[in-house]
Amino acid sequence: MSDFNELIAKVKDANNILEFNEMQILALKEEYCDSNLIIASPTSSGKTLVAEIYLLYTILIKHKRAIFISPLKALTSEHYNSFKKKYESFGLKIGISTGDLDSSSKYLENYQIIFLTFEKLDSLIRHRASWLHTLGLLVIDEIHNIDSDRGATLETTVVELKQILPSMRIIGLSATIPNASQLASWINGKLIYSEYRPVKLKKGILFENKIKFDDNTIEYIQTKNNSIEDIVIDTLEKRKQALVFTNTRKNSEGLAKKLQNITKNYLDEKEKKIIAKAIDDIDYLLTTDYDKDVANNLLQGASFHHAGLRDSLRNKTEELFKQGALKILVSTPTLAAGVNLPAYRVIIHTVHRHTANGMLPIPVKEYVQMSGRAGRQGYDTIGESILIAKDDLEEENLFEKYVYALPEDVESQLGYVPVLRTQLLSIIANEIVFNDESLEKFFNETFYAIRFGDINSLMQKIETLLRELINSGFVKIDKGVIKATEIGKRISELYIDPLSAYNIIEKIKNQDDLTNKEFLMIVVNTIELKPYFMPGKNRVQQLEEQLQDEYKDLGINTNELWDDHEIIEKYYTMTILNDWISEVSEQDLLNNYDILPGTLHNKLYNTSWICYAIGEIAKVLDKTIVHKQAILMEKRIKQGVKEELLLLTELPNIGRARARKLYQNHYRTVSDVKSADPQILINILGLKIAQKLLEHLKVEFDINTIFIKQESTEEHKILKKDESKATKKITKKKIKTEAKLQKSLFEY
DNA sequence: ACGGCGATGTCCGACAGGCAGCCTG
DNA sequence: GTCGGACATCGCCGT
Repeated sequence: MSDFNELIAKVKDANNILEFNEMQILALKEEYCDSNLIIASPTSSGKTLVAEIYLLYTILIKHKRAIFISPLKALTSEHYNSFKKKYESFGLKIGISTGDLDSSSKYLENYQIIFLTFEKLDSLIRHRASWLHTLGLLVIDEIHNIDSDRGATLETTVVELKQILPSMRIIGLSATIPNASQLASWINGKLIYSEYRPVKLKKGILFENKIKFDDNTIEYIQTKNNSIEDIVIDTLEKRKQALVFTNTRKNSEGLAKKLQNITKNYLDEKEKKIIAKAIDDIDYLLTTDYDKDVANNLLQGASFHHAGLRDSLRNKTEELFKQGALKILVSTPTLAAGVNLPAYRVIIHTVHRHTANGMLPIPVKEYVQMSGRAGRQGYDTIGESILIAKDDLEEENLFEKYVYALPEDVESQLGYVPVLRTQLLSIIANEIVFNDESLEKFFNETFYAIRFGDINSLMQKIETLLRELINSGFVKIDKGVIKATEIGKRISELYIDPLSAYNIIEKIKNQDDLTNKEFLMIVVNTIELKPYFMPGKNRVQQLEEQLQDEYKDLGINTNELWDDHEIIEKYYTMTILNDWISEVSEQDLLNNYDILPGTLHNKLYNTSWICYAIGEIAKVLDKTIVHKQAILMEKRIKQGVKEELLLLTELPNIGRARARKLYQNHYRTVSDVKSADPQILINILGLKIAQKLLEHLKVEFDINTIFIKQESTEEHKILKKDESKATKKITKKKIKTEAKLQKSLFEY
């Protein structure tokens, strides 16, 4: 038996399968072991398994390193976990690195296979990770993402890697797109195309009481209310779940609430318990009214999903839907491209979405993407994707425009200037490109070149951008050689847009010291902080007046004040960030600015990253004070605290709220806390947290001597089960500690 | 006849999502 | 394209 066949046998075993499906048979051939491939087939057709086999082949048989990249952090870790679970017994060293998940970057070289996001791979190349040179295979998950606003990043990353490592294999996994063959010719690979689905997908349109499907079958449903409610009742009567796609957050919330009148009658006791337990598990994280509202929605069996939810609730929602306890999930497009969360029925509530050009019909590929979520493998033999029509004209129209329509060709987005600018600096800093000839050579290798035939208009853009980079001081031409300057190299590593970097430098180069608001205005004045928080229209005038009074103190000059059409949004966003580090409560922030927890925390995440970048730029410019300020600001943004609490928030489980409590009780440093009376710490923080904290600080204490303050009364409870024994011990202590206790109670 | 308050009508505004640094368990 | 909040108007009721 050949190595390849032996491997296949092992993999089948690890996956607990006997035979491959028709797509996998097509894609898995020994002769493909050295070629590049594009595998275009529907979601859940088992592409991942094919990729896994070639990954294992590379590692175990070719003894080379392999990388798997995907567009989302969540997808990356999903693939990582599943791979690890299945093949850890093969004796592999498996690593992952995404923006906030890291197997420890320095040691990535110790891994044989590494799971990354697109951008993380790009970033590693920018940092010239030396282990990249032993790379044998790159698997690109969802390669059709080349046609997205992040597509230019992927496109240049691939070309760059191809130039550094001409012998590296590439396998791209794609949706079934019409021009998959162009992707294949781009990577010099073979195209494996298959429409195979393990669960059959029926695409249909609901009008009145009929669902007409693309396979010419018709399904009748009971009509009582409006279409969406009828179809939901029908789904629940069949003991199935539905995933409903809407076009706005508000709509998803409104619809979920409406559908709860139905779902709550279909929840059995067991399901109610599962949901209640799940919520209880994360109860301590549900700090705002909005969180509590989300939790209440979950309890009704129908809920909503969008990026305004905090991570913990998003994850719980997904989990409950997977478990089947949550019957109906109404989602914005998050779930169309995100983790795989299948349901028997996918209901697409509307095909219109608001864009910069007004309300427009969504592209067919998005319809395909959403439809692909229909049908749960292992539970259903078919899945249904359903559009809703108001009249027969619309019905006809939807059939033509969506059900029977081919998705659009995948297009190159390399011409998208902000990303092109960033990537151009990167390839110059990496010395991949150093003169006109190498520039042309590089861009002739792109997917853009295949799509457009020539790169003339692209090269014109590049010329302009190159001049821009030179004027900004990030690139210089030295004896005919294009080179990145020191600062240019650092900007490339920091992974920020050169334009943002330029704005930052302009602001700090003549400044030795910044106020908090000045600093935050610089943060906000970057592309990475977009989209800004938008003030309501009724608020704009007041903000304009405020800004008039304050702009000089914010480091804004009069030109910016008058010419920057986004100045109000920037100012507004800065104000929110400033409130956050001034310890305005999360609830107040959400209320005052009409924002949602998830939105706030995403913005804070970006903010802290940019703070770091500003600090690093300041370092290169020898702006020592600004550098220090940046470090402080980054910490304050992460914690949401005033500077005085930063010593305390170093402690585990001590965030903004607990740190403030400790501070009010005159504990201001770690050593203050360490030398504190355990009893008082418990009074301030509660038993669990205090216990963990004391353990962390390695403070010994006798639990028998501890009183626990009861919620509503002034009574004290003995922790120890064995009361009689404990009571005796405590009576004496009680008198001693009473005084302290009174004092500390008084103080918080 | 007047004023207060809730019900109904009208107008206008707002509208998806998500990656990247570094560090340290 | 459509939902919903803000505001205006209308109508009922009590005084």
